[in-house]
Amino acid sequence: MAVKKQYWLIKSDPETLSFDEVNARPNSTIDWNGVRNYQARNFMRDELKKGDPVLFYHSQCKDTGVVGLAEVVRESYPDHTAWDKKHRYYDPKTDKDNPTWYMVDLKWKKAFKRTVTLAEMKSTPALKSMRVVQRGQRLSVQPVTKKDFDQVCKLGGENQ
DNA sequence: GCCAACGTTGGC
DNA sequence: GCCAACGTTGGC
Repeated sequence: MAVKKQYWLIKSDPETLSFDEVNARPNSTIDWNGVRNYQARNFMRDELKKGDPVLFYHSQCKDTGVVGLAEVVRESYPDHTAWDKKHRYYDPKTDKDNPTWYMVDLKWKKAFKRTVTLAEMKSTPALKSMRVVQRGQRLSVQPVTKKDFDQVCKLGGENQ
């Protein structure tokens, strides 16, 4: 049982999947598809485990930052959107018998009382080693330490 | 909309 | 296998 939990941060572009959208459906499942980066793929395929807590981060909008909490509910399986010609994440190079891309399902848990913005995380000394505050960090799935995870929850008004 | 950082591609 | 060119991400 006592498998150590790994904590994660995932980024979402609100144009693709917005926080408002998932927050309107409490306990809904989110298909976390469309990741087309090998490093992020490796994390998803190999390391995101059922029950792992996830920080939900909004990128490319006015208030970038962590908006709430989710949890992994289904471990990796092939990302079917890669084979859908009409899909924006269609990848002609991937083979059905040997999938390149994987996805997981998440369950939306709850919104923070307040968004923990990127600027705020950057100005919090305790979070200075977090990946997301580092320059040029573009991975859409990143591991987070428990300490950082708890700190972000605290800033967001959600003591775990 | 700009631009820096980074990942991927492809010529050699 | 190197590296320049190109494309994409994402903060500002």
